[in-house]
Amino acid sequence: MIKLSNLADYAVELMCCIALKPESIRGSASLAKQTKIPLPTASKILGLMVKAGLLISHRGLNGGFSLGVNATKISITDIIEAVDGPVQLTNCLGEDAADCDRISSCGTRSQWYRINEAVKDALGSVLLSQMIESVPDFIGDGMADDLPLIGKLIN
Amino acid sequence: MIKLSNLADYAVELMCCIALKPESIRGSASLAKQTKIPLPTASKILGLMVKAGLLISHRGLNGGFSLGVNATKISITDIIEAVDGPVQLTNCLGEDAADCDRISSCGTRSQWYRINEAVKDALGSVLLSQMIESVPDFIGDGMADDLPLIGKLIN
DNA sequence: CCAAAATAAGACCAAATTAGTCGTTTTAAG
DNA sequence: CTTAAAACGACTAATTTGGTCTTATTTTGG
Repeated sequence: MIKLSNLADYAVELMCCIALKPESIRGSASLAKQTKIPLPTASKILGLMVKAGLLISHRGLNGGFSLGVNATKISITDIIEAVDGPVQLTNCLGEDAADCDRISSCGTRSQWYRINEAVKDALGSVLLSQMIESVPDFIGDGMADDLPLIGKLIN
Repeated sequence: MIKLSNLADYAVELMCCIALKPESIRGSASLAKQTKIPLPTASKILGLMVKAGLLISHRGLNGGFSLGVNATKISITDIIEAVDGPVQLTNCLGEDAADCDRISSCGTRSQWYRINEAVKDALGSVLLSQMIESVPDFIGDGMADDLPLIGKLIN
Protein backbone atom coordinates (compact mmCIF):
# COMPACT_ATOMS: atom_id res chain seq x y z
CA MET A 1 0.00 0.00 0.00
CA ILE A 2 1.42 3.32 -1.09
CA LYS A 3 0.91 5.73 1.71
CA LEU A 4 2.71 8.60 3.24
CA SER A 5 4.29 8.15 6.64
CA ASN A 6 2.26 8.67 9.78
CA LEU A 7 4.60 11.50 10.65
CA ALA A 8 3.74 13.33 7.45
CA ASP A 9 0.08 12.74 8.06
CA TYR A 10 0.36 14.05 11.61
CA ALA A 11 2.37 17.02 10.40
CA VAL A 12 -0.36 18.20 8.07
CA GLU A 13 -2.90 17.87 10.83
CA LEU A 14 -0.79 19.86 13.26
CA MET A 15 -0.19 22.56 10.70
CA CYS A 16 -3.90 22.80 10.06
CA CYS A 17 -4.56 23.28 13.77
CA ILE A 18 -2.07 26.07 13.97
CA ALA A 19 -3.19 27.69 10.76
CA LEU A 20 -6.76 27.87 12.02
CA LYS A 21 -5.65 30.37 14.66
CA PRO A 22 -2.72 32.10 13.05
CA GLU A 23 -2.50 34.85 15.67
CA SER A 24 -2.05 32.73 18.75
CA ILE A 25 0.91 30.78 20.00
CA ARG A 26 0.06 27.16 20.69
CA GLY A 27 2.09 24.92 22.99
CA SER A 28 2.90 21.37 21.98
CA ALA A 29 0.84 19.90 24.82
CA SER A 30 -2.26 21.74 23.69
CA LEU A 31 -1.77 20.75 20.07
CA ALA A 32 -1.06 17.14 20.95
CA LYS A 33 -4.19 16.90 23.04
CA GLN A 34 -6.40 18.40 20.37
CA THR A 35 -5.08 16.24 17.56
CA LYS A 36 -4.78 13.11 19.74
CA ILE A 37 -1.19 12.72 18.64
CA PRO A 38 1.23 11.43 21.32
CA LEU A 39 2.96 14.43 22.84
CA PRO A 40 6.59 13.41 22.20
CA THR A 41 5.84 12.58 18.63
CA ALA A 42 4.06 15.87 18.13
CA SER A 43 7.04 17.71 19.61
CA LYS A 44 9.35 15.98 17.21
CA ILE A 45 7.27 16.96 14.22
CA LEU A 46 6.89 20.53 15.38
CA GLY A 47 10.64 20.71 15.68
CA LEU A 48 11.04 19.61 12.09
CA MET A 49 8.57 22.26 10.98
CA VAL A 50 10.62 24.91 12.74
CA LYS A 51 13.78 23.69 11.09
CA ALA A 52 12.06 23.92 7.72
CA GLY A 53 10.97 27.48 8.49
CA LEU A 54 7.28 26.68 8.36
CA LEU A 55 6.82 27.40 12.06
CA ILE A 56 8.45 29.72 14.55
CA SER A 57 9.16 28.40 18.02
CA HIS A 58 8.83 30.52 21.16
CA ARG A 59 10.71 29.15 24.12
CA GLY A 60 10.17 29.62 27.83
CA LEU A 61 7.02 30.03 29.87
CA ASN A 62 3.89 30.43 27.74
CA GLY A 63 5.97 29.55 24.76
CA GLY A 64 4.87 27.44 21.82
CA PHE A 65 4.63 27.59 18.07
CA SER A 66 3.20 29.94 15.50
CA LEU A 67 3.10 30.04 11.73
CA GLY A 68 6.37 31.13 10.17
CA VAL A 69 4.83 31.76 6.77
CA ASN A 70 1.35 32.70 5.64
CA ALA A 71 -0.91 29.67 5.16
CA THR A 72 -1.43 30.69 1.55
CA LYS A 73 2.27 30.20 0.94
CA ILE A 74 2.52 26.68 2.34
CA SER A 75 1.74 23.69 0.15
CA ILE A 76 1.20 20.13 1.27
CA THR A 77 4.45 19.25 -0.44
CA ASP A 78 6.30 21.72 1.77
CA ILE A 79 4.99 19.99 4.88
CA ILE A 80 5.58 16.47 3.65
CA GLU A 81 9.08 17.23 2.46
CA ALA A 82 9.94 18.83 5.78
CA VAL A 83 9.13 15.54 7.50
CA ASP A 84 9.99 12.85 4.98
CA GLY A 85 12.51 14.57 2.77
CA PRO A 86 12.20 15.19 -0.95
CA VAL A 87 9.61 13.50 -3.14
CA GLN A 88 11.73 11.12 -5.12
CA LEU A 89 9.86 8.10 -6.36
CA THR A 90 12.85 6.17 -7.63
CA ASN A 91 16.40 6.09 -6.35
CA CYS A 92 17.82 7.16 -9.67
CA LEU A 93 16.12 10.55 -9.62
CA GLY A 94 18.11 12.13 -6.81
CA GLU A 95 21.60 13.45 -6.29
CA ASP A 96 23.06 10.00 -6.13
CA ALA A 97 21.71 8.98 -9.49
CA ALA A 98 24.97 7.34 -10.41
CA ASP A 99 24.49 4.85 -7.59
CA CYS A 100 22.10 2.93 -9.80
CA ASP A 101 24.19 0.15 -11.26
CA ARG A 102 21.43 -0.81 -13.63
CA ILE A 103 21.61 2.57 -15.27
CA SER A 104 22.98 1.20 -18.50
CA SER A 105 20.31 -1.42 -18.87
CA CYS A 106 17.45 0.81 -17.78
CA GLY A 107 15.80 2.97 -20.37
CA THR A 108 12.98 4.24 -18.23
CA ARG A 109 14.58 7.08 -16.33
CA SER A 110 13.21 9.89 -18.43
CA GLN A 111 9.72 8.50 -17.99
CA TRP A 112 10.22 8.24 -14.24
CA TYR A 113 11.26 11.84 -14.18
CA ARG A 114 7.97 12.80 -15.79
CA ILE A 115 5.98 10.70 -13.35
CA ASN A 116 7.82 12.12 -10.37
CA GLU A 117 7.08 15.67 -11.46
CA ALA A 118 3.44 14.81 -11.95
CA VAL A 119 3.15 13.41 -8.45
CA LYS A 120 4.95 16.39 -7.00
CA ASP A 121 2.55 18.71 -8.79
CA ALA A 122 -0.40 16.75 -7.48
CA LEU A 123 0.83 17.12 -3.94
CA GLY A 124 1.87 20.73 -4.39
CA SER A 125 -1.42 21.80 -5.87
CA VAL A 126 -3.08 21.99 -2.47
CA LEU A 127 -2.23 24.81 -0.09
CA LEU A 128 -2.54 24.77 3.66
CA SER A 129 -5.05 27.60 3.40
CA GLN A 130 -7.25 25.47 1.14
CA MET A 131 -6.93 22.56 3.48
CA ILE A 132 -8.63 24.48 6.28
CA GLU A 133 -10.93 26.81 4.44
CA SER A 134 -14.12 24.80 4.72
CA VAL A 135 -13.47 23.53 8.20
CA PRO A 136 -15.62 24.79 11.08
CA ASP A 137 -13.70 26.39 13.92
CA PHE A 138 -12.88 23.86 16.56
CA ILE A 139 -10.64 26.17 18.49
CA GLY A 140 -9.19 25.64 21.94
CA ASP A 141 -10.05 22.26 23.32
CA GLY A 142 -13.69 22.23 22.37
CA MET A 143 -14.00 20.24 19.20
CA ALA A 144 -16.92 19.80 16.86
CA ASP A 145 -17.97 16.19 16.81
CA ASP A 146 -19.90 15.92 13.60
CA LEU A 147 -18.67 17.83 10.62
CA PRO A 148 -21.00 17.79 7.61
CA LEU A 149 -18.29 17.24 5.03
CA ILE A 150 -17.05 14.19 6.85
CA GLY A 151 -20.43 12.56 7.05
CA LYS A 152 -20.69 12.85 3.31
CA LEU A 153 -17.52 10.85 2.85
CA ILE A 154 -18.31 8.08 5.28
CA ASN A 155 -21.64 7.13 3.78
CA MET B 1 12.04 10.77 1.44
CA ILE B 2 8.86 9.80 -0.33
CA LYS B 3 9.70 6.97 -2.63
CA LEU B 4 8.04 3.88 -3.87
CA SER B 5 9.29 0.54 -2.63
CA ASN B 6 12.22 -1.15 -4.31
CA LEU B 7 9.89 -3.97 -5.24
CA ALA B 8 7.61 -1.63 -7.14
CA ASP B 9 10.58 -0.12 -8.87
CA TYR B 10 11.87 -3.54 -9.84
CA ALA B 11 8.43 -4.60 -10.98
CA VAL B 12 8.19 -1.82 -13.51
CA GLU B 13 11.60 -2.66 -14.85
CA LEU B 14 10.75 -6.33 -15.20
CA MET B 15 7.52 -5.53 -16.96
CA CYS B 16 9.36 -3.30 -19.37
CA CYS B 17 11.75 -6.12 -20.22
CA ILE B 18 8.92 -8.47 -20.93
CA ALA B 19 6.92 -5.92 -22.87
CA LEU B 20 9.86 -5.28 -25.17
CA LYS B 21 9.53 -8.78 -26.53
CA PRO B 22 5.85 -9.53 -26.11
CA GLU B 23 5.91 -12.67 -28.23
CA SER B 24 8.51 -14.65 -26.33
CA ILE B 25 8.32 -16.41 -23.00
CA ARG B 26 11.06 -15.26 -20.66
CA GLY B 27 12.26 -17.29 -17.69
CA SER B 28 12.88 -15.64 -14.35
CA ALA B 29 16.62 -16.38 -14.48
CA SER B 30 17.01 -14.63 -17.79
CA LEU B 31 15.01 -11.63 -16.64
CA ALA B 32 16.85 -11.40 -13.36
CA LYS B 33 20.20 -11.46 -15.09
CA GLN B 34 19.26 -8.80 -17.57
CA THR B 35 17.80 -6.44 -14.99
CA LYS B 36 20.46 -7.23 -12.38
CA ILE B 37 17.73 -7.95 -9.86
CA PRO B 38 18.45 -10.79 -7.40
CA LEU B 39 16.79 -13.90 -8.79
CA PRO B 40 14.65 -14.81 -5.77
CA THR B 41 13.37 -11.28 -5.50
CA ALA B 42 12.56 -11.19 -9.19
CA SER B 43 10.68 -14.47 -8.86
CA LYS B 44 8.65 -13.09 -6.05
CA ILE B 45 7.66 -10.01 -8.03
CA LEU B 46 6.84 -12.03 -11.13
CA GLY B 47 4.56 -14.16 -9.00
CA LEU B 48 2.71 -11.08 -7.83
CA MET B 49 2.30 -9.93 -11.41
CA VAL B 50 0.75 -13.25 -12.32
CA LYS B 51 -1.63 -13.04 -9.40
CA ALA B 52 -2.68 -9.59 -10.57
CA GLY B 53 -3.30 -10.92 -14.07
CA LEU B 54 -0.66 -8.74 -15.68
CA LEU B 55 1.48 -11.73 -16.58
CA ILE B 56 0.81 -15.33 -17.50
CA SER B 57 3.10 -17.98 -16.08
CA HIS B 58 4.14 -21.07 -18.02
CA ARG B 59 5.38 -23.83 -15.78
CA GLY B 60 7.66 -26.75 -16.49
CA LEU B 61 10.62 -27.05 -18.80
CA ASN B 62 11.23 -23.99 -20.98
CA GLY B 63 8.57 -22.23 -18.99
CA GLY B 64 8.57 -18.61 -18.00
CA PHE B 65 6.39 -15.55 -18.19
CA SER B 66 4.60 -13.64 -20.88
CA LEU B 67 2.35 -10.59 -20.94
CA GLY B 68 -1.18 -11.31 -19.81
CA VAL B 69 -2.55 -8.06 -21.18
CA ASN B 70 -1.47 -5.80 -24.01
CA ALA B 71 1.13 -3.24 -22.95
CA THR B 72 -1.19 -0.45 -24.01
CA LYS B 73 -3.65 -1.59 -21.38
CA ILE B 74 -1.24 -1.60 -18.44
CA SER B 75 -0.58 1.57 -16.49
CA ILE B 76 2.18 2.18 -13.99
CA THR B 77 -0.48 2.28 -11.30
CA ASP B 78 -1.53 -1.25 -12.21
CA ILE B 79 2.00 -2.49 -11.67
CA ILE B 80 2.62 -0.57 -8.48
CA GLU B 81 -0.69 -1.59 -6.96
CA ALA B 82 -0.01 -5.23 -7.78
CA VAL B 83 3.13 -5.05 -5.67
CA ASP B 84 2.40 -2.53 -2.94
CA GLY B 85 -1.37 -2.59 -2.77
CA PRO B 86 -3.69 0.32 -3.40
CA VAL B 87 -2.52 3.91 -3.56
CA GLN B 88 -3.87 5.30 -0.34
CA LEU B 89 -1.97 8.24 0.98
CA THR B 90 -3.69 8.47 4.34
CA ASN B 91 -5.11 5.74 6.52
CA CYS B 92 -8.53 7.32 6.59
CA LEU B 93 -9.10 6.92 2.85
CA GLY B 94 -9.44 3.15 2.74
CA GLU B 95 -12.00 0.57 3.77
CA ASP B 96 -11.14 0.92 7.40
CA ALA B 97 -11.80 4.64 7.46
CA ALA B 98 -13.59 4.32 10.75
CA ASP B 99 -10.38 3.17 12.39
CA CYS B 100 -9.24 6.76 12.52
CA ASP B 101 -10.09 7.88 16.04
CA ARG B 102 -9.30 11.45 15.21
CA ILE B 103 -12.05 11.50 12.64
CA SER B 104 -14.18 13.89 14.61
CA SER B 105 -11.42 16.40 15.10
CA CYS B 106 -10.06 16.15 11.57
CA GLY B 107 -11.63 18.29 8.91
CA THR B 108 -9.19 17.52 6.15
CA ARG B 109 -10.43 14.23 4.80
CA SER B 110 -12.19 15.62 1.76
CA GLN B 111 -9.03 17.43 0.77
CA TRP B 112 -6.97 14.30 1.21
CA TYR B 113 -9.37 12.48 -1.04
CA ARG B 114 -8.71 15.06 -3.77
CA ILE B 115 -4.96 14.82 -3.32
CA ASN B 116 -5.03 11.05 -3.41
CA GLU B 117 -6.96 11.05 -6.67
CA ALA B 118 -4.52 13.52 -8.16
CA VAL B 119 -1.54 11.34 -7.29
CA LYS B 120 -3.31 8.27 -8.62
CA ASP B 121 -3.99 10.07 -11.87
CA ALA B 122 -0.37 11.14 -12.13
CA LEU B 123 0.78 7.57 -11.74
CA GLY B 124 -1.93 6.18 -13.98
CA SER B 125 -1.25 8.59 -16.80
CA VAL B 126 1.74 6.61 -17.99
CA LEU B 127 1.23 3.31 -19.78
CA LEU B 128 3.70 0.48 -20.01
CA SER B 129 3.75 0.91 -23.76
CA GLN B 130 4.84 4.54 -23.35
CA MET B 131 7.47 3.52 -20.88
CA ILE B 132 9.27 1.46 -23.49
CA GLU B 133 8.51 3.24 -26.71
CA SER B 134 11.69 5.33 -26.96
CA VAL B 135 13.97 2.67 -25.59
CA PRO B 136 16.50 1.02 -27.90
CA ASP B 137 16.19 -2.73 -28.11
CA PHE B 138 18.46 -4.33 -25.57
CA ILE B 139 17.06 -7.76 -26.12
CA GLY B 140 18.51 -11.00 -24.91
CA ASP B 141 21.55 -10.43 -22.78
CA GLY B 142 23.22 -7.82 -24.95
CA MET B 143 22.47 -4.45 -23.43
CA ALA B 144 23.10 -0.96 -24.75
CA ASP B 145 25.57 0.83 -22.52
CA ASP B 146 24.97 4.47 -23.32
CA LEU B 147 21.51 5.60 -24.10
CA PRO B 148 21.17 9.19 -25.32
CA LEU B 149 18.11 10.01 -23.26
CA ILE B 150 19.90 9.03 -20.10
CA GLY B 151 22.91 11.21 -20.71
CA LYS B 152 20.59 14.16 -21.03
CA LEU B 153 19.28 13.58 -17.53
CA ILE B 154 22.59 13.04 -15.82
CA ASN B 155 24.20 16.28 -16.95
C1' DC C 1 18.14 39.65 41.08
C1' DC C 2 17.36 34.75 41.80
C1' DA C 3 15.00 30.53 41.45
C1' DA C 4 11.58 27.53 39.71
C1' DA C 5 8.55 25.85 36.23
C1' DA C 6 7.35 25.19 31.68
C1' DT C 7 8.83 24.35 27.12
C1' DA C 8 11.65 23.18 23.13
C1' DA C 9 15.42 20.39 21.36
C1' DG C 10 18.23 16.50 20.75
C1' DA C 11 19.76 11.69 21.48
C1' DC C 12 18.28 7.04 22.12
C1' DC C 13 15.55 2.74 21.91
C1' DA C 14 11.82 -0.43 20.23
C1' DA C 15 8.56 -2.15 16.88
C1' DA C 16 6.90 -2.92 12.37
C1' DT C 17 7.36 -3.17 7.67
C1' DT C 18 10.08 -4.53 3.86
C1' DA C 19 13.66 -6.90 1.30
C1' DG C 20 16.01 -11.04 0.42
C1' DT C 21 16.89 -16.33 0.90
C1' DC C 22 15.84 -20.99 0.99
C1' DG C 23 13.32 -25.18 0.33
C1' DT C 24 9.27 -27.57 -1.86
C1' DT C 25 6.04 -28.60 -5.41
C1' DT C 26 4.57 -28.63 -9.96
C1' DT C 27 4.98 -29.42 -14.87
C1' DA C 28 6.53 -30.53 -19.36
C1' DA C 29 10.07 -32.57 -22.37
C1' DG C 30 12.77 -36.58 -23.55
C1' DC D 1 8.36 -43.05 -16.82
C1' DT D 2 12.17 -40.29 -15.51
C1' DT D 3 14.51 -36.07 -15.17
C1' DA D 4 15.34 -31.40 -14.91
C1' DA D 5 13.82 -26.74 -15.09
C1' DA D 6 10.91 -23.36 -13.22
C1' DA D 7 7.11 -21.44 -10.30
C1' DC D 8 5.40 -21.15 -5.68
C1' DG D 9 5.24 -20.46 -0.75
C1' DA D 10 7.35 -20.12 4.02
C1' DC D 11 11.04 -18.17 6.64
C1' DT D 12 14.89 -15.10 8.18
C1' DA D 13 17.37 -10.75 8.31
C1' DA D 14 17.75 -5.81 7.89
C1' DT D 15 16.35 -1.21 7.24
C1' DT D 16 13.18 2.24 8.14
C1' DT D 17 9.85 4.38 11.00
C1' DG D 18 7.57 5.58 15.20
C1' DG D 19 7.79 6.50 20.06
C1' DT D 20 10.25 7.62 24.62
C1' DC D 21 13.31 9.83 27.53
C1' DT D 22 16.80 13.13 29.00
C1' DT D 23 18.98 17.58 28.58
C1' DA D 24 19.29 22.45 27.79
C1' DT D 25 17.01 27.04 27.46
C1' DT D 26 14.06 30.78 28.55
C1' DT D 27 10.80 33.56 30.95
C1' DT D 28 7.94 34.84 34.68
C1' DG D 29 6.96 35.30 39.53
C1' DG D 30 8.77 36.03 44.09
